Amino acid sequence: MMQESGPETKCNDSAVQNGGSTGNHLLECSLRESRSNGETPSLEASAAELAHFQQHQALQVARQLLIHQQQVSGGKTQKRNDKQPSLQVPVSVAMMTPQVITPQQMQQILQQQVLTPQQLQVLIQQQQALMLHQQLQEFYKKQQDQLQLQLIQQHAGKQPKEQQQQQQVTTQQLAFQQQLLQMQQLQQQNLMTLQRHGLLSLQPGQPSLPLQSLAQGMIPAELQQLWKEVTGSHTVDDGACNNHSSLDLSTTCVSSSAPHKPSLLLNPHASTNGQASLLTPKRESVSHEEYMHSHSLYGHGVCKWPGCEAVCDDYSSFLKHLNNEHALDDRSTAQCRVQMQVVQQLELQLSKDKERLQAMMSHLHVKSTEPKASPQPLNLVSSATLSKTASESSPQSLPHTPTTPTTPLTPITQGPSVITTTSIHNVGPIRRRYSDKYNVPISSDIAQNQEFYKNAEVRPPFTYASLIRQAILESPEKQLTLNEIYNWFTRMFAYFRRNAATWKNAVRHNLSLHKCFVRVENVKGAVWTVDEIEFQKRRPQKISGEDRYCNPSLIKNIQTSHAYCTPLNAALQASMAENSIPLYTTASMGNPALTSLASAMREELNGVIDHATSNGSDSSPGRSPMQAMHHVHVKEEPMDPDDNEGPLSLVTTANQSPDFDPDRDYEDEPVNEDMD
DNA sequence: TACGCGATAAACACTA
DNA sequence: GTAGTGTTTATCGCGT
Repeated sequence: MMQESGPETKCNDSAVQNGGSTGNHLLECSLRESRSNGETPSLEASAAELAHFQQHQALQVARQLLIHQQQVSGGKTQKRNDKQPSLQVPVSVAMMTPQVITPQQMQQILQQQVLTPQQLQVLIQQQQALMLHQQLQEFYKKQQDQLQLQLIQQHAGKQPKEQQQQQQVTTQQLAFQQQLLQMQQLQQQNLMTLQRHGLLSLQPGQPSLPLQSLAQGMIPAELQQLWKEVTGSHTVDDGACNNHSSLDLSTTCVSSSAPHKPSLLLNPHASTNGQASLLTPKRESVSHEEYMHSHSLYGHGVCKWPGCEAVCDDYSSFLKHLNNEHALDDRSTAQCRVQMQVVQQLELQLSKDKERLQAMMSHLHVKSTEPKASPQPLNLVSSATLSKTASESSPQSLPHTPTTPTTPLTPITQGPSVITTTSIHNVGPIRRRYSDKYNVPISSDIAQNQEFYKNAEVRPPFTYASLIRQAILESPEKQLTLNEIYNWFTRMFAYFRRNAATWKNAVRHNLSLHKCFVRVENVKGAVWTVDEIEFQKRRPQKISGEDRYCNPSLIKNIQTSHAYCTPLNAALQASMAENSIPLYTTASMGNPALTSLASAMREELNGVIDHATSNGSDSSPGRSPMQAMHHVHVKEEPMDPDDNEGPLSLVTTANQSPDFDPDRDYEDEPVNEDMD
């Protein structure tokens, strides 16, 4: 990749001639400009000035990084197609500034966007440290020269002013030592800063780092390895000099044969983006096993590269596999980008769900304090109330996005116009129950929440039998053909616009199984009617089984039903499984950050539950708050014919179909399991 | 633990 | 032969 010469690349030195990067060049120029301006570190240079200079350099580096990032994102990607060996750094440049990460590499890293800001910060800090070391080296050299000169003068003059000169020398030496001490303090501060960020660790027995160690804090070989790790291209070589396929930072081979082994180690636990370690495992101080255990791409003998899952018996074979299969090429780069997209999606989803949860909690807090006679609060998170309440109670507005469909308005367990905390389970996947006592039968619910069911891929909380019956009863002649029943399902429920084979089979199965459905032959063909007597005769259930829908089977239900059968979904599911997140909505699944909020919400509800149970309900002490709530509300609610129905489970997804066309036949449409 | 229920899957037969 | 329809069986998870 050719570096476009920025306005700051005024110095016409070899760095430019050799394609040296702008940032690197900038550093060089800055140093040289400083020197030419008399700011060269000298005996007179104070530690504060050096620190200031260091900060200035760091700022310039950061600024340069930003400029590069903007340029990269500004559509200059065609430059990447240049024939120049993009990752090759000229030898001269590498030799000139062997310890400083080249801007080309930095730009590559930025373009790949695979480094977290923390890592970038560390890189910048390392740049600072290295620059400081350069300054110190010059400073030290000058000191030596001057001392030597003074010694020569002493020996040459040697006479009457001997004592005076000796005194001067002593004074200067003292000043020099003080300067050195200050320099070392500065360096230690710098190192401590790095340590604070958890990205540097010192070997035991080395409380302080010699300058030489700092100088090698980021040797080219390490940078090369860093690059390889960042790009997924590893080298297993011990010589480390034979592989220049990806990034050649230096012609010097310092990895294993360097006389001064760096005593700096990158903390393997400092990884924030899955990169287990920024440094190569071949460092003798990092054991092979330790690195293997911390490698994010290797676990349980399987390569965890997205879409790979190749079995690697041991770590060396894994490395070999990694080098062979996931070297730096277009495919790996593309996969890396895909992974970045996945992460971005997850982050986006997380932020959305955080907002949603905030709004929900704010809303519930408001609603739960409202008088029970409130005529409105039928909905828990209906769009109108939600947006209003959210805007009032939360600084974050909650736009009505497709991922936040309207929620059923129907009251669940209590009276139709009273919302209580027992109905909070509406938020989750708990089955809602319908009571004729409150004149809210299935038909009423469907009518009230028609838009919700049409747009949100929420599995209706009714059994297939109830839905079929409802479809038939809604028809003018109280009879429907099978196909008309299908159409009613897809028309009324977004949920039934996918997995047609499954639910259609279930519909047919129910029609045949239940005696309440009577097949009637007519001139058109067969139509299905409902035998209400038979329907009412169906055995009522004492408990309609909410709890069963608050269990892992529901997770399976959700996982198989909603639309995120994608890497994102997989990531969500994996995250959910790993974190054992209680299920509230699929959209919020797997967000560890939400667990605390959810937990808080549960705790808040728990108090209400306790109060409710103390009023006669016998909730089991071992139950979770949610279960207890269900239990309470079952106790409070009489049975009704509709209640006999087992739920289909309530599933909310972040995916819905707002563009649903009622006239369109969704039957047997291929289920789009992939999400762009 | 047995049972019933609902959901799901699958096999099979029949018909247009 | 294919697709749609209808029936039946089996299995699973859950609650009682």
